[in-house]
Amino acid sequence: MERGSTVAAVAGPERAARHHGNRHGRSEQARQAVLEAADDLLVEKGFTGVTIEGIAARAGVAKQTIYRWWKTKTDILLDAFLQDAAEALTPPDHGDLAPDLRAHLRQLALFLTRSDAGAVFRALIGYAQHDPAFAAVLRSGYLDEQRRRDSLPLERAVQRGQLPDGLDMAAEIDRLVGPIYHRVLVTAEPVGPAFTDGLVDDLLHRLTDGAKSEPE
Amino acid sequence: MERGSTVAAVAGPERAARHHGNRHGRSEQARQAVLEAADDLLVEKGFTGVTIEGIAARAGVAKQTIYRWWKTKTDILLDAFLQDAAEALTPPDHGDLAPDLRAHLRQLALFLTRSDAGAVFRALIGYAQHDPAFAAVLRSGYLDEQRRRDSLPLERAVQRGQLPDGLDMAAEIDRLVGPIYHRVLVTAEPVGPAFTDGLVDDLLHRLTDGAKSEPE
Amino acid sequence: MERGSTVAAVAGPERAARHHGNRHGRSEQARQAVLEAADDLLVEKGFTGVTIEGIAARAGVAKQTIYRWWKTKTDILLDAFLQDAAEALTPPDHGDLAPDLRAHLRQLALFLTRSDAGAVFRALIGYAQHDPAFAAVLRSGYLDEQRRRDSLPLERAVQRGQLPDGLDMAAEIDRLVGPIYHRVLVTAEPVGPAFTDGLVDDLLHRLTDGAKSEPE
Amino acid sequence: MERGSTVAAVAGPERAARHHGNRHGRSEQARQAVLEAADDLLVEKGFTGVTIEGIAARAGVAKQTIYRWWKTKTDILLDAFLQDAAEALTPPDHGDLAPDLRAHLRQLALFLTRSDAGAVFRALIGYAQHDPAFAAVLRSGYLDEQRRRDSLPLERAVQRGQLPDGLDMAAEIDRLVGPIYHRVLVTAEPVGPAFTDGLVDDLLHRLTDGAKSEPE
DNA sequence: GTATAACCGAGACGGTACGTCTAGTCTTACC
DNA sequence: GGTAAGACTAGACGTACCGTCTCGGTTATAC
Repeated sequence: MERGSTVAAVAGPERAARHHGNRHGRSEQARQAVLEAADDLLVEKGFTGVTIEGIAARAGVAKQTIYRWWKTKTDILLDAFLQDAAEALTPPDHGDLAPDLRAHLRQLALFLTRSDAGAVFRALIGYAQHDPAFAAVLRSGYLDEQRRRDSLPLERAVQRGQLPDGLDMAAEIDRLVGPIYHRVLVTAEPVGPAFTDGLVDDLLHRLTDGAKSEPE
Repeated sequence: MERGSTVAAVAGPERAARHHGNRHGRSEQARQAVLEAADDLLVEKGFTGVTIEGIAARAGVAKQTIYRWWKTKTDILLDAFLQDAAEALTPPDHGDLAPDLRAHLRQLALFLTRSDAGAVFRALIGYAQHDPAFAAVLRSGYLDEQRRRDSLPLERAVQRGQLPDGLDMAAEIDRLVGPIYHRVLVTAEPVGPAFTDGLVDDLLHRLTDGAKSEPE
Repeated sequence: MERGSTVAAVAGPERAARHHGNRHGRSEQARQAVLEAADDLLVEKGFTGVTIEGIAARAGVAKQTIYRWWKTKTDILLDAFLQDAAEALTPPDHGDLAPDLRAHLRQLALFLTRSDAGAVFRALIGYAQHDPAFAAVLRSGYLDEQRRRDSLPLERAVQRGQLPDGLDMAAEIDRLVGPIYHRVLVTAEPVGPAFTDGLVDDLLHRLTDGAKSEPE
Repeated sequence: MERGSTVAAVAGPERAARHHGNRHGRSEQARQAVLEAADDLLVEKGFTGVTIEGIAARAGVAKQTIYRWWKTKTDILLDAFLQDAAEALTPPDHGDLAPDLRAHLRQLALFLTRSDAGAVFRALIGYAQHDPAFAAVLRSGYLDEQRRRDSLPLERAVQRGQLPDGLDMAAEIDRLVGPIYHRVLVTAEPVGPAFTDGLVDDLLHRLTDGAKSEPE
C-alpha cells in the first residue's frame, strides 16, 4: 500500500507529477487516466463492465502499468472514489445540532442516490459483500473515517451541552444513517428530505425531549 | 425464467421427482444437486468462487441442464436461498407488540450474521448493487414479501389499538431494520440483542410514550 | 498424443468429419483452418511471426480450441507439415540403384530449398535445436520414418545383389543426404543436380567400382 | 551493430578495459558480464530461457546498456561464441593430408557435440533457420571464415602435389563435414572417430586411389 | 579544477503474446 | 423431451519480455 494506492493516494497531495517512467516516480498522467477510465466505465457499463483490459484500453495505458500499482479493479475504483469523494461528506457546522444533522443527512442521501461517486460507492459496498478482505480495506480506507465525520455534529453538540454526556455514539449514528443505507442498498425506495428530516426529529425527540423539525 | 425458477420453484411443491434424463419433465434430482452445489460453493469459496462450470462439475450435471433452467448463477443462488430461507423470518405472534418485535429483530440479526442462508443473502444483496435487473428480481422474489412480513407485528398492533392509525409503515420498518442492515452490510459491527432491543424501545417510546424494554 | 495430433493425425485418415463440438469428435473444419493458418503465417511472416493468437485470429478459431488439441505452435506446424509432406519424399523404384538415388536426392534438394513444406521443415529443424523434447518428437514423428524411406533404394539394391551385404546403412545415408542438409541448413549454397548427382556417383564408385553418372 | 559487436568485437583486442561509465568508451566489465550471463543462461535454461531481461538481471547490468551495444539476444550469443570459440577449430598442420583431416574432423565432432560453445553454436544455427538476416550475419561473422579454415588441409595438399589441381573445394568440404552436421543437427546419432575417419578414407580413396586409414 | 558529456544502474512506460479460466451456445447419443 | 458429455467461439485474466524512455550518478578528459 506504500506506493500511492488507496489511502496514500489521498494523503500524498503534492505527488511528483513531472516524471515519466524513471526510478523516481510513477507517471501521474497514467494514474489519472486509469482512475478516470475506471470511473467512466462504471457509470457507462456498470460494475461488470469494468475490466482491467477495458480500463487499460480506454486510458491508453499498458495493462502492466495497472498491475504495477493496483491489485484489482476494486482497488482502482476505491482509489478513484477516494479522490473524488473524500471531502464531499463532511457535515457542516452551523453551531446547532438540528440544522447540522438535517443538512448532513440530506447531503448523504443525495450523494448515495444521485452522484457518480455514489454509484461507485454502491458498487464497492456491493463488492465488499463478496470479498471480506476488500471489505476490510474499504472500511479502513473510507468507512471508518466517514463514520468519524458522521459523528462530528453529535460530538459538537455534546461539547456545547446540547446533548447529554455518555451517548452510545455508534448506535446513534446507526439510527441516523442506517435507514438511509437500507433504502439505498436494499429496498430502492426514494430517500427524500422528509424521510431524512424525520430521522433527525426522532433523535432530537429522543435525546432532547422536543425541538420538532420545521417543514421547509 | 418461466420454467421453475425463482418464485415458481417455490410454488411447485409436488414436482416430478422420480425422473432422470427422460421425456417426462425435469429431473428434480438434478435441480437439488445444482442448488446444493451452489450453496456449498458459496460457503466454501465465496461468491467469486461460484461459477456455472464449478456448479455443474460438483453437481455432476451438464452445463446445458443448468442453462436450461436458470439464466445466471445469481438466479441459482436466489433459488437456493428461497428454498432454504423462505419462511425463516416470519415474526412470531405473541399478541403483544414489544415481544413480537424484539424476537423478530433478534432473529433477523442472527439470520443475517450467523446462518449460511444469511451468507447467501448478503452475497445476493451485494450482487444486486452491480445489476439493477437482478436487484428487481431479488426484490420481487423476496424482499417485498419479507417487507410485508416485517410489518405484520405493527399491523397487528394497529388492529389491536396498541398503535395509532395512519402510521408511515415503510418508514417505521426502515428505522427498525435499517440500522441492522447498516451494521451488517456497511460497518461490520456486531449486532447483539442490546442493539436490536434498543431499536424496539425507540419505536415504543416514540409511538406509545412508554414501555421500556426489560434487560434480559 | 491420442487426440489427433502429430502422428495420429496422419494415421487416422477417415477421421469423423461430420461432428461439430460434441462428445464424439472434434471439428475437422477447425483443425484444417488451424493448420492452414499456421502454414500461411510461416510462409508470410516467418517462424517468429507464427503465434497462437495469430493462428487463432486467421483461422477464425478460439485460442482454447487450439490449446485443446495442440501444446505449442511447433506441434501445429509439425502437424501441418506431416499432412502436407508425408508422402512427398518416398524414393521411386526404377529397379536400378543409380536412377533411384539420383531422382531421390534431386527431389530432396528441391523439397528442402523450394517448397513451402520445406520452409516449414527448416523452421522445425531450427526449433529442434532449441528444444530437445521437440527434437525427439520431430524425430519420432518424421525423421526416423524419412530415414527409413531414404534407405529403401539401397536395401533394394542389396536384395538385387547390386550392392554387397553388410553395409553400414546409416553411414551411407549420412554421406548421401548429409552434404545436402549441410548446404541447406549451414552454408546456404545452392544445391543443384550436379551436386546431388556427384554424391550418387561417389557412392556408386565406392561400393560398385564403376558406373559413372551420365550427364543430362 | 557498428559499435563493438560481432566481428568488431573480435577485431578490437586492446579494447579500453579500464573505464567504467565515462565518455570515452564502454565498460569492459559490463560487456564481459553480459556475455557470460548469456552463455550461462543458454546452458542452464536453453535458448528460450535466454532473454534480455534475464541477461541484464544476471549480469547486474541495465537493459539499456545491453541495447546500446547489441541489437538482439542472438547478437549477444554470437559475440559470446566468437570470443570463446574463434580459434578453436583451426586444423593442425602435420604436413600430411590424412592425419590433418582426421584430427580436424574429430575435433569438429567433439566441438559440436560436447562443448558449451558447441551448444551455443547449435542454438545459433537453429535460430538462423528462423531469421535470414541473422543467418547472413552468422555466415559472414563465422561460417565463411570457418569454411576457409576447413579447406586449409586440402589446399596445402594441393600445393604439396598430394592432391590434384582443380578440385571443387566447396563440394569436397561438404562431403567431409556435411555428414557430421547432419548427424548433429538432424538425426542426433553419435559422431565417433570411426565415423569421421571413414569420411576421410572416402576422400583419400576417391582422390588419391589408396591410403586407407589405419585404426588407432 | 571545473565543466561537460558519454557511459552506467535502475526501472516505469506502451505494447504483444502467452497460457488459463469461465461464459454461454451447440451437437450428439442415450433413455 | 430431458440429460450428461463435451467441443465450440468469445473474451478477460494475470504474467513475462519486448524495446524505448528518463532519471540521477559517475568519471575522464577538455577547457
